[in-house]
Amino acid sequence: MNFQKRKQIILETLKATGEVDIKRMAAELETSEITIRRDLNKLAEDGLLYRTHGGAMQVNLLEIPHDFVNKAARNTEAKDKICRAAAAEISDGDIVFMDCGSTVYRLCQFIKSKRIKVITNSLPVVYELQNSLVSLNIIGGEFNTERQAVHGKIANEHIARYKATKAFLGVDGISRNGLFANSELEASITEAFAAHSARTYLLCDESKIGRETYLKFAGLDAIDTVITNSNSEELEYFKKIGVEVIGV
Amino acid sequence: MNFQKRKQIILETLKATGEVDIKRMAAELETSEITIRRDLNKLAEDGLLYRTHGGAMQVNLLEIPHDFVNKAARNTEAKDKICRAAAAEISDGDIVFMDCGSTVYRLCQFIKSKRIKVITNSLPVVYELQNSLVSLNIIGGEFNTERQAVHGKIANEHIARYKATKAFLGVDGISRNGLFANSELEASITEAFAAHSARTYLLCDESKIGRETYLKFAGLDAIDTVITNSNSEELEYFKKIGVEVIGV
DNA sequence: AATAAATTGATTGTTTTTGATCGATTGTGA
DNA sequence: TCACAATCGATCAAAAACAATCAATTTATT
Repeated sequence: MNFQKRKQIILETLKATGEVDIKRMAAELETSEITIRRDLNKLAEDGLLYRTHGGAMQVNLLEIPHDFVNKAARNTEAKDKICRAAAAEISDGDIVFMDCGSTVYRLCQFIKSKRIKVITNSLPVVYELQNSLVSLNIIGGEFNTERQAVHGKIANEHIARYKATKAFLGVDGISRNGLFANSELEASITEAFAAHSARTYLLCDESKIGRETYLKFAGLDAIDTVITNSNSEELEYFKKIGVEVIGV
Repeated sequence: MNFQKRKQIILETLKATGEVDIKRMAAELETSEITIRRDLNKLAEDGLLYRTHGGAMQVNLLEIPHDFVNKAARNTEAKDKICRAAAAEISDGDIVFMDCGSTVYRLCQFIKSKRIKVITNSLPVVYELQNSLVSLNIIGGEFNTERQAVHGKIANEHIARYKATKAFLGVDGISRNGLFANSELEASITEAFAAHSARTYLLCDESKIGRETYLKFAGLDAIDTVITNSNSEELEYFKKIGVEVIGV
């Protein structure tokens, strides 16, 4: 067993499991730990993996900042239920808009094996889907670090070039009076997504229902379906005016 | 048993098992180890196999998809020198195009404290610069995982909307006959960058100078400056026809 | 047949790879 | 915070593989 052969196996293991343990690898390859250690160091020098104590990890070029992950990790149970229901709406061949909300982000994990095109302004979405069957299209324009997303005039124009079958969007608030956002940039891009999609789904956990915040940017007619874990009476009104409501 | 016959058997074994062991092969062919060693060296020179200690392996088994990580980690010392020189050309207020080459990527670390706008189709560049003073603009379009970058018609059109003061580009080869690329997508986006920038810099390590590969997509007049660690005599010709050459 | 050229194998010393030891460093849990 | 254990890097030694050289053999050429 030479270095090249070991290198091959190590990188395969890394790709499959995301990490490598020196002890285990030494046993598996029937060699000493120090040999594996040396191998890992060499591979780390070439930037092929990231060395840890006792092993190695995959390198990730696109790391998502902690605060985004944290926000996305809040209220995960409700969000995951919502996203599972949303994923059920997506079938192979769909062209899907996904915006930069934290709920929409969690939808990624449920659609990796679908043969669809995703058009998004969110870098975390790109990151999550980059090694999946999904083909990706990034919306261009000015990048906002805090939101980890692209916004602005050029981005809106980019969206207008495409026509999606479905759009999955988040908002900061929704009430019988319409859709609300915390910034003009997000409002206008959400509007653009909705305008260029055959069907528009709003993913919102209970905290968003009935909430009116900062800027009202669209009426309820901009959306076709609300997917939510809430059972607020506001939802009855939505149904009455023709908005589909999927409860989870 | 002559060389031709052995060569045939060696290559067959290689194809069947993916690797060849000198000891075993010597025994099997009833010849000495040094003969096999010599055979393998010859075959390796012709690129038919990859030589290891004690044997050989199939080339394509070791060829890990040209991914970005791999390229970026290669020849870093030369690249860093080139990039330091390139960074010296950038001043506050510049609007800078950066393409998705691995050399250009390494420029990031040297420009984090500059107050400039960077427009790029490379996600690793975005990641590197996202927590810096640099303001970022992402070029939109279809995302290619292997290159970690955006390419295509929409991307080219996006570039055409902007006008940069400087463009920092990589190529797969440059000779007195012009610029060469390994794919049409990269060629056309490089062309677009050059066309919409007041000044175009080519960052290339010595391996690229004099190399003519696959597709010629532009003449030398497309670029203003070459920054390189090479001292090839080809550079003299570049100077003669008015291309600035910065050696490092 | 005589000569030249290429191939092969043996010998030599050198380089590479590997594994063991030991003190230093790092991480973990009380 | 301390101490224990795991992991680490440096150094050394042994084994394997190596390149270089030269002689023997085969093959090709005149």
